[in-house]
Amino acid sequence: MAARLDDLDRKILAELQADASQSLDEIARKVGSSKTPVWNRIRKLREAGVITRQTVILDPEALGLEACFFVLIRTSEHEAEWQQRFLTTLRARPEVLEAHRLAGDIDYILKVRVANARAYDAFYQALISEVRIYNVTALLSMEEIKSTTILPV
Amino acid sequence: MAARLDDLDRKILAELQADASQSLDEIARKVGSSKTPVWNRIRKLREAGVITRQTVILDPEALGLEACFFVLIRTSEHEAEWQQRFLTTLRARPEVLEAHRLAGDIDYILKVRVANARAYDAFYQALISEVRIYNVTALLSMEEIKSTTILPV
DNA sequence: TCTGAAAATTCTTTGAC
DNA sequence: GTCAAAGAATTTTCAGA
Repeated sequence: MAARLDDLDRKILAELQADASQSLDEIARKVGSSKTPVWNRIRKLREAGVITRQTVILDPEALGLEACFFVLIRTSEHEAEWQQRFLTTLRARPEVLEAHRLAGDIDYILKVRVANARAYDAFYQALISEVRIYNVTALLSMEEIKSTTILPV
Repeated sequence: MAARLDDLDRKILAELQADASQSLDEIARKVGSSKTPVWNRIRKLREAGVITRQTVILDPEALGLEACFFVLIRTSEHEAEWQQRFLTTLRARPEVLEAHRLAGDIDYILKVRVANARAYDAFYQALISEVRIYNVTALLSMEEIKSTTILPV
Protein backbone atom coordinates (compact mmCIF):
# COMPACT_ATOMS: atom_id res chain seq x y z
CA MET A 1 0.00 0.00 0.00
CA ALA A 2 2.78 2.43 0.88
CA ALA A 3 4.09 4.17 -2.23
CA ARG A 4 7.82 4.35 -2.87
CA LEU A 5 8.74 8.02 -2.80
CA ASP A 6 12.09 9.61 -3.40
CA ASP A 7 13.44 12.82 -2.01
CA LEU A 8 12.02 14.97 -4.82
CA ASP A 9 8.54 13.48 -4.33
CA ARG A 10 8.69 14.29 -0.64
CA LYS A 11 9.78 17.87 -1.26
CA ILE A 12 6.96 18.35 -3.75
CA LEU A 13 4.41 16.90 -1.31
CA ALA A 14 5.68 19.19 1.44
CA GLU A 15 5.26 22.23 -0.81
CA LEU A 16 1.79 21.21 -1.96
CA GLN A 17 0.67 20.55 1.60
CA ALA A 18 1.99 23.92 2.71
CA ASP A 19 0.32 25.79 -0.16
CA ALA A 20 -1.41 24.12 -3.07
CA SER A 21 -2.06 27.41 -4.84
CA GLN A 22 1.62 27.83 -5.75
CA SER A 23 2.45 27.72 -9.45
CA LEU A 24 4.42 24.85 -10.92
CA ASP A 25 7.32 27.23 -11.60
CA GLU A 26 7.43 28.28 -7.97
CA ILE A 27 7.33 24.71 -6.67
CA ALA A 28 9.95 23.62 -9.20
CA ARG A 29 12.27 26.41 -8.10
CA LYS A 30 11.85 25.62 -4.42
CA VAL A 31 12.48 21.90 -4.80
CA GLY A 32 15.41 22.46 -7.15
CA SER A 33 13.92 21.03 -10.31
CA SER A 34 12.03 22.27 -13.35
CA LYS A 35 8.42 22.39 -14.43
CA THR A 36 7.95 19.21 -16.45
CA PRO A 37 9.44 16.70 -13.98
CA VAL A 38 7.50 18.28 -11.13
CA TRP A 39 4.33 18.14 -13.19
CA ASN A 40 4.90 14.47 -14.08
CA ARG A 41 5.51 13.54 -10.46
CA ILE A 42 2.40 15.32 -9.25
CA ARG A 43 0.37 13.45 -11.87
CA LYS A 44 1.86 10.13 -10.74
CA LEU A 45 1.28 10.95 -7.07
CA ARG A 46 -2.36 11.61 -7.92
CA GLU A 47 -2.69 8.40 -9.89
CA ALA A 48 -1.01 6.41 -7.11
CA GLY A 49 -3.54 7.83 -4.65
CA VAL A 50 -0.92 9.56 -2.51
CA ILE A 51 -2.60 12.88 -3.27
CA THR A 52 -6.29 12.26 -2.76
CA ARG A 53 -7.76 15.68 -3.33
CA GLN A 54 -7.17 19.41 -3.42
CA THR A 55 -9.22 21.57 -1.11
CA VAL A 56 -9.49 24.82 0.80
CA ILE A 57 -9.40 24.92 4.60
CA LEU A 58 -12.07 27.15 6.11
CA ASP A 59 -12.06 28.83 9.51
CA PRO A 60 -14.86 27.19 11.54
CA GLU A 61 -15.23 30.27 13.77
CA ALA A 62 -15.79 32.46 10.72
CA LEU A 63 -18.63 30.14 9.71
CA GLY A 64 -20.16 30.36 13.17
CA LEU A 65 -19.16 26.79 14.08
CA GLU A 66 -17.85 27.71 17.49
CA ALA A 67 -18.17 24.43 19.37
CA CYS A 68 -16.04 21.34 18.92
CA PHE A 69 -16.77 18.09 20.75
CA PHE A 70 -14.95 14.79 20.93
CA VAL A 71 -17.50 12.09 21.56
CA LEU A 72 -16.53 8.77 23.16
CA ILE A 73 -19.05 6.02 22.47
CA ARG A 74 -19.55 2.63 24.06
CA THR A 75 -22.10 0.28 22.59
CA SER A 76 -23.46 -3.12 23.55
CA GLU A 77 -24.35 -3.92 19.94
CA HIS A 78 -21.77 -5.49 17.72
CA GLU A 79 -23.89 -6.99 14.98
CA ALA A 80 -23.17 -6.25 11.35
CA GLU A 81 -26.55 -4.69 10.74
CA TRP A 82 -26.29 -2.30 13.69
CA GLN A 83 -22.76 -1.31 12.69
CA GLN A 84 -23.82 -0.67 9.11
CA ARG A 85 -26.60 1.64 10.23
CA PHE A 86 -24.29 3.47 12.63
CA LEU A 87 -21.67 4.03 9.91
CA THR A 88 -24.24 5.24 7.41
CA THR A 89 -25.62 7.69 9.97
CA LEU A 90 -22.18 9.10 10.78
CA ARG A 91 -21.19 9.49 7.12
CA ALA A 92 -24.44 11.26 6.34
CA ARG A 93 -24.03 13.84 9.13
CA PRO A 94 -21.94 16.83 7.98
CA GLU A 95 -21.17 17.94 11.55
CA VAL A 96 -19.23 14.71 12.09
CA LEU A 97 -15.76 15.55 10.81
CA GLU A 98 -14.05 12.42 12.08
CA ALA A 99 -15.21 9.00 13.14
CA HIS A 100 -12.99 6.10 14.17
CA ARG A 101 -13.67 2.59 15.40
CA LEU A 102 -11.34 1.93 18.31
CA ALA A 103 -9.57 -0.93 20.05
CA GLY A 104 -10.33 -1.22 23.76
CA ASP A 105 -13.32 -0.51 25.96
CA ILE A 106 -14.35 2.65 24.11
CA ASP A 107 -15.80 1.54 20.80
CA TYR A 108 -15.91 4.75 18.77
CA ILE A 109 -14.64 8.30 18.85
CA LEU A 110 -16.16 11.17 16.88
CA LYS A 111 -15.08 14.73 16.28
CA VAL A 112 -18.11 16.95 15.88
CA ARG A 113 -18.20 20.63 14.84
CA VAL A 114 -21.36 22.59 15.58
CA ALA A 115 -22.51 26.16 16.20
CA ASN A 116 -23.06 25.76 19.95
CA ALA A 117 -24.02 23.40 22.78
CA ARG A 118 -27.65 23.41 21.69
CA ALA A 119 -26.67 22.26 18.19
CA TYR A 120 -24.59 19.51 19.76
CA ASP A 121 -27.56 18.36 21.79
CA ALA A 122 -29.70 18.25 18.65
CA PHE A 123 -27.05 16.10 17.00
CA TYR A 124 -26.83 13.84 20.07
CA GLN A 125 -30.61 13.37 20.27
CA ALA A 126 -30.77 12.57 16.55
CA LEU A 127 -27.94 10.07 16.88
CA ILE A 128 -29.35 8.11 19.81
CA SER A 129 -32.78 8.06 18.23
CA GLU A 130 -31.33 6.40 15.13
CA VAL A 131 -29.06 3.81 16.73
CA ARG A 132 -28.90 2.14 20.15
CA ILE A 133 -25.87 3.32 22.13
CA TYR A 134 -24.84 2.12 25.56
CA ASN A 135 -22.79 5.04 26.82
CA VAL A 136 -21.71 8.44 25.50
CA THR A 137 -19.14 10.88 26.89
CA ALA A 138 -18.80 14.27 25.25
CA LEU A 139 -15.54 16.17 25.67
CA LEU A 140 -15.87 19.87 24.93
CA SER A 141 -12.89 21.61 23.37
CA MET A 142 -12.03 24.87 25.11
CA GLU A 143 -9.12 25.70 22.85
CA GLU A 144 -7.85 24.35 19.57
CA ILE A 145 -4.11 24.23 20.21
CA LYS A 146 -3.31 22.67 16.86
CA SER A 147 -5.26 21.43 13.88
CA THR A 148 -3.45 20.51 10.72
CA THR A 149 -3.93 18.36 7.63
CA ILE A 150 -0.19 18.36 6.98
CA LEU A 151 1.26 14.86 7.27
CA PRO A 152 4.99 14.44 7.87
CA VAL A 153 6.55 13.28 4.57
CA MET B 1 -16.10 36.93 14.28
CA ALA B 2 -18.63 35.07 12.14
CA ALA B 3 -18.67 36.43 8.59
CA ARG B 4 -21.96 37.29 6.95
CA LEU B 5 -22.32 34.98 3.98
CA ASP B 6 -25.07 34.85 1.43
CA ASP B 7 -26.27 31.89 -0.58
CA LEU B 8 -23.77 32.43 -3.39
CA ASP B 9 -20.86 32.57 -0.94
CA ARG B 10 -21.98 29.29 0.59
CA LYS B 11 -22.27 27.58 -2.78
CA ILE B 12 -18.80 28.76 -3.75
CA LEU B 13 -17.34 27.54 -0.45
CA ALA B 14 -19.02 24.16 -0.92
CA GLU B 15 -17.49 23.81 -4.39
CA LEU B 16 -14.03 24.88 -3.25
CA GLN B 17 -14.12 22.49 -0.32
CA ALA B 18 -15.21 19.65 -2.59
CA ASP B 19 -12.50 20.35 -5.17
CA ALA B 20 -10.25 23.38 -5.11
CA SER B 21 -8.62 22.47 -8.43
CA GLN B 22 -11.76 23.37 -10.37
CA SER B 23 -11.45 26.34 -12.72
CA LEU B 24 -13.29 29.57 -12.02
CA ASP B 25 -15.46 28.95 -15.08
CA GLU B 26 -16.50 25.54 -13.78
CA ILE B 27 -17.33 26.87 -10.31
CA ALA B 28 -19.22 29.82 -11.79
CA ARG B 29 -21.30 27.50 -13.96
CA LYS B 30 -22.12 25.16 -11.04
CA VAL B 31 -23.16 27.95 -8.68
CA GLY B 32 -25.17 29.71 -11.39
CA SER B 33 -23.04 32.83 -11.73
CA SER B 34 -20.16 34.04 -13.87
CA LYS B 35 -16.43 34.36 -13.50
CA THR B 36 -15.90 37.87 -12.16
CA PRO B 37 -18.39 37.81 -9.29
CA VAL B 38 -17.15 34.40 -8.22
CA TRP B 39 -13.58 35.60 -8.37
CA ASN B 40 -14.37 38.74 -6.32
CA ARG B 41 -16.15 36.71 -3.68
CA ILE B 42 -13.33 34.23 -3.36
CA ARG B 43 -10.91 37.12 -2.89
CA LYS B 44 -13.11 38.63 -0.20
CA LEU B 45 -13.55 35.27 1.55
CA ARG B 46 -9.78 35.00 1.66
CA GLU B 47 -9.34 38.52 3.00
CA ALA B 48 -12.05 37.94 5.60
CA GLY B 49 -10.20 34.83 6.77
CA VAL B 50 -13.05 32.46 5.93
CA ILE B 51 -10.74 30.65 3.53
CA THR B 52 -7.50 30.15 5.41
CA ARG B 53 -5.44 28.14 2.97
CA GLN B 54 -5.39 25.86 -0.04
CA THR B 55 -3.85 22.46 0.34
CA VAL B 56 -3.73 18.87 -0.87
CA ILE B 57 -4.98 15.99 1.25
CA LEU B 58 -2.63 13.02 1.27
CA ASP B 59 -3.44 9.40 2.02
CA PRO B 60 -1.67 8.53 5.30
CA GLU B 61 -1.55 4.82 4.42
CA ALA B 62 0.21 5.59 1.15
CA LEU B 63 2.86 7.43 3.16
CA GLY B 64 3.27 4.48 5.51
CA LEU B 65 1.55 6.26 8.41
CA GLU B 66 -0.60 3.31 9.32
CA ALA B 67 -1.37 3.99 12.98
CA CYS B 68 -3.67 6.64 14.38
CA PHE B 69 -4.01 7.26 18.12
CA PHE B 70 -6.26 9.53 20.12
CA VAL B 71 -4.45 10.45 23.31
CA LEU B 72 -6.34 11.55 26.43
CA ILE B 73 -4.17 13.48 28.84
CA ARG B 74 -4.69 14.42 32.49
CA THR B 75 -2.18 16.66 34.17
CA SER B 76 -1.68 17.97 37.67
CA GLU B 77 0.14 21.04 36.41
CA HIS B 78 -1.82 24.10 35.50
CA GLU B 79 0.80 26.80 35.67
CA ALA B 80 1.34 29.14 32.74
CA GLU B 81 4.94 28.10 32.26
CA TRP B 82 4.13 24.38 32.12
CA GLN B 83 1.27 24.99 29.71
CA GLN B 84 3.47 27.11 27.46
CA ARG B 85 6.08 24.37 27.27
CA PHE B 86 3.44 21.72 26.59
CA LEU B 87 1.89 23.76 23.75
CA THR B 88 5.25 24.48 22.16
CA THR B 89 6.11 20.78 22.29
CA LEU B 90 2.85 19.75 20.63
CA ARG B 91 3.10 22.37 17.90
CA ALA B 92 6.65 21.34 17.11
CA ARG B 93 5.78 17.65 16.69
CA PRO B 94 4.61 16.86 13.14
CA GLU B 95 2.95 13.58 14.16
CA VAL B 96 0.48 15.57 16.31
CA LEU B 97 -2.28 16.48 13.85
CA GLU B 98 -4.72 17.81 16.42
CA ALA B 99 -4.45 19.07 19.97
CA HIS B 100 -7.29 20.50 22.05
CA ARG B 101 -7.54 21.76 25.61
CA LEU B 102 -10.72 20.35 27.10
CA ALA B 103 -13.32 21.16 29.72
CA GLY B 104 -13.80 18.47 32.36
CA ASP B 105 -11.56 15.94 34.04
CA ILE B 106 -9.58 15.12 30.91
CA ASP B 107 -7.35 18.11 30.22
CA TYR B 108 -6.15 17.52 26.66
CA ILE B 109 -6.85 15.34 23.66
CA LEU B 110 -4.41 14.72 20.83
CA LYS B 111 -4.72 13.02 17.49
CA VAL B 112 -1.43 11.44 16.52
CA ARG B 113 -0.48 9.83 13.18
CA VAL B 114 2.54 7.55 13.13
CA ALA B 115 3.94 4.61 11.17
CA ASN B 116 3.25 1.97 13.83
CA ALA B 117 2.93 1.26 17.56
CA ARG B 118 6.67 1.54 18.03
CA ALA B 119 6.68 5.02 16.54
CA TYR B 120 3.84 5.96 18.87
CA ASP B 121 5.83 4.76 21.85
CA ALA B 122 8.81 6.85 20.74
CA PHE B 123 6.51 9.88 20.57
CA TYR B 124 5.03 9.07 23.98
CA GLN B 125 8.44 8.68 25.62
CA ALA B 126 9.62 11.95 24.09
CA LEU B 127 6.50 13.74 25.28
CA ILE B 128 6.63 12.60 28.91
CA SER B 129 10.34 13.32 29.08
CA GLU B 130 9.70 16.92 28.05
CA VAL B 131 6.69 17.74 30.23
CA ARG B 132 5.24 16.29 33.43
CA ILE B 133 1.96 14.49 32.78
CA TYR B 134 -0.24 12.84 35.39
CA ASN B 135 -2.15 10.30 33.31
CA VAL B 136 -2.26 9.24 29.67
CA THR B 137 -4.73 7.00 27.86
CA ALA B 138 -4.06 6.09 24.25
CA LEU B 139 -6.98 5.02 22.08
CA LEU B 140 -5.91 3.12 18.98
CA SER B 141 -7.97 3.59 15.84
CA MET B 142 -8.84 0.29 14.17
CA GLU B 143 -10.77 1.86 11.32
CA GLU B 144 -11.13 5.38 10.00
CA ILE B 145 -14.86 5.51 9.31
CA LYS B 146 -14.80 9.14 8.27
CA SER B 147 -12.21 11.88 8.05
CA THR B 148 -13.06 15.12 6.33
CA THR B 149 -11.97 18.74 6.26
CA ILE B 150 -15.31 19.76 4.74
CA LEU B 151 -17.27 22.02 7.07
CA PRO B 152 -21.02 22.36 6.61
CA VAL B 153 -21.66 25.79 5.05
C1' DT C 1 14.00 10.99 -17.22
C1' DC C 2 15.04 15.85 -17.84
C1' DT C 3 15.10 20.20 -20.78
C1' DG C 4 13.00 23.75 -23.20
C1' DA C 5 9.65 25.64 -25.97
C1' DA C 6 5.04 25.81 -28.02
C1' DA C 7 -0.02 25.32 -27.57
C1' DA C 8 -4.05 25.42 -24.88
C1' DT C 9 -6.28 26.90 -20.99
C1' DT C 10 -7.10 29.66 -17.11
C1' DC C 11 -6.54 33.64 -14.14
C1' DT C 12 -6.88 38.45 -13.23
C1' DT C 13 -7.86 43.04 -14.42
C1' DT C 14 -10.36 46.49 -16.58
C1' DG C 15 -14.24 49.19 -18.05
C1' DA C 16 -19.11 49.31 -19.46
C1' DC C 17 -23.91 48.37 -17.84
C1' DG D 1 -22.91 43.92 -8.17
C1' DT D 2 -22.85 41.88 -12.72
C1' DC D 3 -21.13 41.01 -17.53
C1' DA D 4 -17.91 40.56 -21.37
C1' DA D 5 -13.54 41.14 -23.26
C1' DA D 6 -8.49 41.43 -23.27
C1' DG D 7 -3.80 40.93 -21.43
C1' DA D 8 -0.99 38.22 -18.28
C1' DA D 9 0.20 34.09 -16.35
C1' DT D 10 -0.14 29.33 -15.95
C1' DT D 11 -0.88 24.61 -17.14
C1' DT D 12 -0.26 20.96 -20.26
C1' DT D 13 1.69 18.80 -24.23
C1' DC D 14 5.31 17.41 -27.08
C1' DA D 15 9.59 17.29 -29.34
C1' DG D 16 14.65 16.31 -28.67
C1' DA D 17 18.73 15.19 -25.73
